[in-house]
Amino acid sequence: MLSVIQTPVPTAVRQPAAVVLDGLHQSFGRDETIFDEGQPADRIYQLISGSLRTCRILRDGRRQIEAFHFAGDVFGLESGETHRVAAQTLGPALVRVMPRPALAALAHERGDVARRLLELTTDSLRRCQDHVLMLGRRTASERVAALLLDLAERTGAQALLDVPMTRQDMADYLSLTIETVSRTVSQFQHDGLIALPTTRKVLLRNRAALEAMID
Amino acid sequence: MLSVIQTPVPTAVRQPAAVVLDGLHQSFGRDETIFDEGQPADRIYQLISGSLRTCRILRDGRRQIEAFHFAGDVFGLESGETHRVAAQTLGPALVRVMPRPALAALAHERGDVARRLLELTTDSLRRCQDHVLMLGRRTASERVAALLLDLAERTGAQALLDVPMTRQDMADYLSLTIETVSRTVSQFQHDGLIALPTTRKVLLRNRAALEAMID
DNA sequence: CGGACCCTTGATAGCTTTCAAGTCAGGTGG
DNA sequence: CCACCTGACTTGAAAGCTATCAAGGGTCCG
Repeated sequence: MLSVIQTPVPTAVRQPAAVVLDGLHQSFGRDETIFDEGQPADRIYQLISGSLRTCRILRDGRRQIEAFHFAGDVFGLESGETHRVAAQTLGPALVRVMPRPALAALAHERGDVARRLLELTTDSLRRCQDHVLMLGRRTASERVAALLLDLAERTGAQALLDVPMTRQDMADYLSLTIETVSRTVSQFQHDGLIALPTTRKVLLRNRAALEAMID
Repeated sequence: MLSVIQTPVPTAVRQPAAVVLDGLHQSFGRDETIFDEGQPADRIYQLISGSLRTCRILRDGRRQIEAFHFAGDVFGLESGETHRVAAQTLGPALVRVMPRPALAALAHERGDVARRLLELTTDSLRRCQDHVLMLGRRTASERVAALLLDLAERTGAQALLDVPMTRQDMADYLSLTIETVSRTVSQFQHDGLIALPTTRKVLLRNRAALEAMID
């Protein structure tokens, strides 16, 4: 069980798996809920393969995606009793599950586990701070560029990028509308920054130009 | 030194102090920098009195304030070697300083210290997530209302609220312009939600209505 | 081949920003 | 004690970026 917080999974391991490998693993289909906002946070998870989103929804239906997660990522860490975000798969996914009390006990007796937990939380915080800066001070184009580059980096992609989420997911992460995301991607294509073999595949044709947009 | 991460300071203790109380304390005037973005993160801090902002600045000058801190708050925690944000006082402030290696050593040998560190980091993460939701999915009015209510809660104020930051600070935290903040506050006053004895004092006249705006 | 879902594109509207003056308050010096 | 000065704040008018409303196009799959 310790492996949940110890071994990062190589990003190459991202084939959807339809079966539960053992008692500690759980498989999900496309667009399935792993846990909901407000639900007791009694487990922590590590994504073995696939990808997912964590999000919050306002009373009136406005949705904000907090983060996307990929193979190897740990998610579901909470300080309180309940989850503050919901977690849903983007496609078929395999997840490793660990009871929270077991982890707490482990952290209590092993310093390295406690440190790793802190490290994971700090990483989340850093990502969240970048998200704030992006939503607060960047234009639509800059946001889309940042997301594409982040995707490339985190999935270890070269020029050809696999986009596991819908335009709506991108919009709800970037705090834009689906139309604005679509228009922006089209504009990038028109400007020769990217090519779109399919809607869910992005070929980075001028990475330097994209990077220049976000710094 | 342990007290840096153990004892929350009562929010009532917020009188500006002009002198250094002992070797572990440091006093600052108005609008002074405690540390800058990119600077080595070799210390952690606790605000004894006063208030401050942490912020990041984009190349072109756009500024995003990540957080405001008040008496009792710990700040300056980083996972990496350098600070990702700058910290500047809003007014005169007294700060308790602790070398980071000392804290790391303490956390290494004492489980309760390690847990407290994790708790502090998780609190920051929670605040950051709320910030994301606010910037991403809330209107100007909702943002200003949220800030006023947050200020009231964190400084333990009743109806009369002390606003320690300028309109520009508010704007850079909420990702609005100074003009929009000013207009929104004026509108609140016009609508009878608040009164403004001075620009830096806000009297909450209809707290329920403000709360209804943010849920 | 039909249907459903996702995506794209166009036209218009709206909220916030930008640009531009003023106004106000606190501090300083005569 | 008051005039002045400077920084902070407010207010108005117009522009701009993104959202909204509306249609149409593509693609996967039964």
